[in-house]
Amino acid sequence: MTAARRPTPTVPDTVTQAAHLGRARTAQTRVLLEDYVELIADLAGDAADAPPIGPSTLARHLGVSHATVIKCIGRLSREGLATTLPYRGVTLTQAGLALADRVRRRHRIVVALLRAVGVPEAEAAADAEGIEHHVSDKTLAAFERFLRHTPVG
Amino acid sequence: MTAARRPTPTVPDTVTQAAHLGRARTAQTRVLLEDYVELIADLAGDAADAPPIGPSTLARHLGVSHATVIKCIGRLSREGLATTLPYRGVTLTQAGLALADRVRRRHRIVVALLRAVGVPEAEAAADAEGIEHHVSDKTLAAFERFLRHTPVG
DNA sequence: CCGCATATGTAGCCATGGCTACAATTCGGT
DNA sequence: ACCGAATTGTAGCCATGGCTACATATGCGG
Repeated sequence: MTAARRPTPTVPDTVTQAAHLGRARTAQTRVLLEDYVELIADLAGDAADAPPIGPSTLARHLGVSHATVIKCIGRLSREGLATTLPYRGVTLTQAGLALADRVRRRHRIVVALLRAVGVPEAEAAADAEGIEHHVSDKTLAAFERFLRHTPVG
Repeated sequence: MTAARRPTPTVPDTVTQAAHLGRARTAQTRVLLEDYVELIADLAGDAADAPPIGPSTLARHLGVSHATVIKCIGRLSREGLATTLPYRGVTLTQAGLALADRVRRRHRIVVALLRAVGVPEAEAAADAEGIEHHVSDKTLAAFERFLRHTPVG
């Protein structure tokens, strides 16, 4: 039953495939959070002062309305990644900063890898925004290994 | 105002960044369609006969409930990618087949690239499922170029 | 110190993609 | 020919992330 037919090309076994697609789908729920902490960290700068960032600023950079941003900030703070006070912007928590560091590092590596295999700068920057969220730790490690052994290409 | 502060690291100009993130977000609406046509094409095989695939089969491979699949099939057919008759499964249209071909080709290339830069097989298979949807044509072309010049690594 | 522009927050709508529970249809086996 | 299991379809719920429209707070310039 399970493989009565062996279709044509690579149809992985059902369970594995379901797991992969499920993972990719689930990852989706984290994408938004990652984009936000990454952006907030970038905008706030690395200084210890880390000024709070307002919704309208985020909205401009994200290309969505400020109302949407405010809703999502709610989720950020529910998840313990940021703190916010009415009319006082948003600041990353320790957890948020930690996530931001991981995300920004991964982002840098993804862009570097794309560049290293010959992707033009503009496409590397654009595609990395989407790709980065789906790069697992092991894959990231492989990227780093590759980059170490491949001088700036 | 626009850049009064020059934060710390690479904050691209607002408009560009908004465009990139917006593109990644918009791409999301196509991810599901791509996954479906890819899976349907894989299951149906390349033969000209192309048997219709039932919702429960898709559901098993996707790891979601059959009810969810049925809803999404509605969208597939609204978008002209597949046709379906009650209790008779789903078949890709010409447009659906064309999309499936593009998607499957891109999938193969992404997996090959991951393998070529040293990503282990299991991670390549898993991560490709998420990454592939964010690889633009130009990036894909770069991947192919790289693979041509990099014998099976 | 007041008013107005700007930023922020709230309310309420929509589509999507999940789900469960229940109804209806097919179809193989007796 | 029919009965029951498995598949398919429907209804209705939820959370999310978009949006617009409207309400409220901040804070600067006069």
